[in-house]
Amino acid sequence: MARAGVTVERLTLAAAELADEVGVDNVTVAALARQFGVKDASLYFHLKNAHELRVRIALLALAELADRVAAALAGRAGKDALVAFANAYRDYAREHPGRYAAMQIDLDPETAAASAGVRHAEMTRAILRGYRLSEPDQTDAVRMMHSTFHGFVSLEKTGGFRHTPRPTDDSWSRTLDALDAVLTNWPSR
Amino acid sequence: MARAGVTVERLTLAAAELADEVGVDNVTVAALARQFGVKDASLYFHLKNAHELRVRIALLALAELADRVAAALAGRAGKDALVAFANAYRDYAREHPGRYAAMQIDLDPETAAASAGVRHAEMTRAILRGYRLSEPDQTDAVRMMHSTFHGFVSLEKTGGFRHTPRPTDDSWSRTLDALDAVLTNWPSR
DNA sequence: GGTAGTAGCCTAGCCCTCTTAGGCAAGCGT
DNA sequence: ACGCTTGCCTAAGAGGGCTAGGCTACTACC
Repeated sequence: MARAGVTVERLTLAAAELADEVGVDNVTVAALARQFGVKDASLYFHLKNAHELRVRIALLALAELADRVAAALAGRAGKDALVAFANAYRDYAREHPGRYAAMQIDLDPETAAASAGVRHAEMTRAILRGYRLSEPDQTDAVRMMHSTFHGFVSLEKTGGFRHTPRPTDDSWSRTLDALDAVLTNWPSR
Repeated sequence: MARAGVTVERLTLAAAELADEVGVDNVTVAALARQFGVKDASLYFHLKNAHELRVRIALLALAELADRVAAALAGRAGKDALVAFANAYRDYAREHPGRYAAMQIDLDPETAAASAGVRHAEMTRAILRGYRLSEPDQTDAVRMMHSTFHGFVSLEKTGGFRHTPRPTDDSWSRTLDALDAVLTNWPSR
């Protein structure tokens, strides 16, 4: 019998695609095996367990997003960079809902440290260079930025904004204006 | 045989408690049945399916949180109210991680409309009265506030802030300062 | 070019969860 | 006391997660 040629990389990619289609929670080892024309038990040769699959999706997504953000950030500074970062983030989340959701599972510390998450942190800090903030304000600002982005995207996806008719795109752009304003004029203690 | 006295209310409460202990995803019909000393199939007399269980946890959490926020908001205005709201929100999320996670599943529109979510929206708008914002700025500000709260709490829980040693409490308090500042000085177009 | 050895896949089988269908009995109203 | 409804049961099937153990296709090496 010819071999299916399953590798961890191919599995991860297929899983990510499946996640975007049917949601992370429905990414099952069995479904993946079917896609590869293989029995589910066979995948345990490549995978420790179902959880590892989700972790791998998360790591893939983190890396992909970091690449996008890096590309968007190239040659920009100040508010320009802020907006580019934010839009890259939001666009990725909307194009890849499953991968984005996978990013939200908490990785154990060593996995997280080895992930592209650190690149995100660096890039976020890079943006703040245009706003001349010193520690610990910088850390606080990074956390606020990330919170705003993630919160907005997350609420938008789960329908938290559906109560009001105003287009979310408009609110998004105004939120970025506000974020820029507060970073420019970061309150002192 | 004596009856177990299962009701939807008792089921929901037990499910919510279970969610806080082991996570929403592990709230299973079978586990719940065990807790009540009942066979799992019996619960389908009270529940349509497993999804309804999660929805009920979400609705319970929304109502509980709305109560807390209302109590925290009583007699306060301006930044005082903002901070009280924010802390009530964050405290609830940390005390009840499972319920909070359940709140994030998207309800179908009519269920959402009948939920305590509308009370949240009203209360959030009430806070903004102290900041004299008119539409559509008010909607944008509400969305930004909610995004910041949810984003921060969510990232804090999944360990997104563990990279940096700075205490999250400090960043939280400074984020609220920043939010107050930007609401006070909402940028014009 | 035969032959080890390993990598890749399979079958069998277990446990758990979700859900439906149909049955029996407890406790209510009359 | 007698039904009728309500609350629980057993039985059973469809999936999913995962382990143990076996066979086979390929690789490397003599």
